[in-house]
Amino acid sequence: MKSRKRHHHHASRADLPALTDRLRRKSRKITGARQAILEILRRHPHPMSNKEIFAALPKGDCDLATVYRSLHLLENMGMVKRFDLGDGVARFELLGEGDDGHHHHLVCTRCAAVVEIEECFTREFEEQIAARNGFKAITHKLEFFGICPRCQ
Amino acid sequence: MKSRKRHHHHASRADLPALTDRLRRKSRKITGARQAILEILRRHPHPMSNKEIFAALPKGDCDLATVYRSLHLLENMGMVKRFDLGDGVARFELLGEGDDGHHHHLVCTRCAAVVEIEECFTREFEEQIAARNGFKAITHKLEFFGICPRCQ
DNA sequence: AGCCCAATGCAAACCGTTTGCAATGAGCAG
DNA sequence: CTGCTCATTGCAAACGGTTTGCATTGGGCT
Repeated sequence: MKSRKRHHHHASRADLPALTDRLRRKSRKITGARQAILEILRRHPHPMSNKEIFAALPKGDCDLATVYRSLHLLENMGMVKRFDLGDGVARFELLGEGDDGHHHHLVCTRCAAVVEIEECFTREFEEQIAARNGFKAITHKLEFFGICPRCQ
Repeated sequence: MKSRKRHHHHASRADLPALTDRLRRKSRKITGARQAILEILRRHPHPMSNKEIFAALPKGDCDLATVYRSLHLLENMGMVKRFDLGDGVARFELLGEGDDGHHHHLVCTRCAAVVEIEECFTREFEEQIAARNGFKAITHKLEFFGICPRCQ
């Protein structure tokens, strides 16, 4: 069901033209703002908030509202995945084509450093839980928190 | 380390005097608002938002801001546990004394029905992950989502 | 009974996010 | 290449959950 990509799941490797092409194929306009946002996500191995993306943008390249709208678009297109790291802030990672992006994070509660966790232990338990409670289409969100080596 | 209470971990059984006594022991004032809030949580087996608690309050019993402040207090005292069920809304459950309240939920993405999941599969993986990344004091948040029998 | 400070009500502030509206510009036809 | 059109954008206002400043109230002590 899931074609697990080799370890580095983030689509950092895909170049910008390949990314904009995915926009084109769904007949979305290739605007400066979208290219800039994709380029930033491409270079960032970690989940980024709207504000962070906005701040990383070539100064004044677009409005914060546009960042929000662009990420909604990219999320709906399956080009980015939204993560919730426990504070009330949405964060996003770029996804490779066909990658469902399912993985987890280990977040330092002091400095907010993030480590990606590749394995997902929970798959098999989903089925148990689904069966036992009669639920369908089960997914889960799992994030780890702790204190990183540098902050100890 | 964790004295796992028998299955029904929520402190629904403790009566109100027992709860207010925990306030007294930490020399917090036993006010009408706090009693009312505790009574509501006591009767509710599921995580409740501030608004829900406020709405369940004997009409006009206290201000919404007081509900927020009370839940902060109760959380800091370890009397309630905060859950994040994926929408941006904090929800709370009453905790028994000495109970760390660690468990998870299965949430219907259509009707928001919540089932409590007793088991925690993830404990052992925490140590692996901690060791492998040099993190200390690891915890995790895990919630399941799906479509409940009635909504299918 | 009276005092004092914790707790409360109220309204305003906050923060992340969304939205209405008019102006802009990407991609298409001609 | 030029012009047209609708998706996209900027801007500012609205929104929902949560927090906070400040004057008032009222628990729990003496």
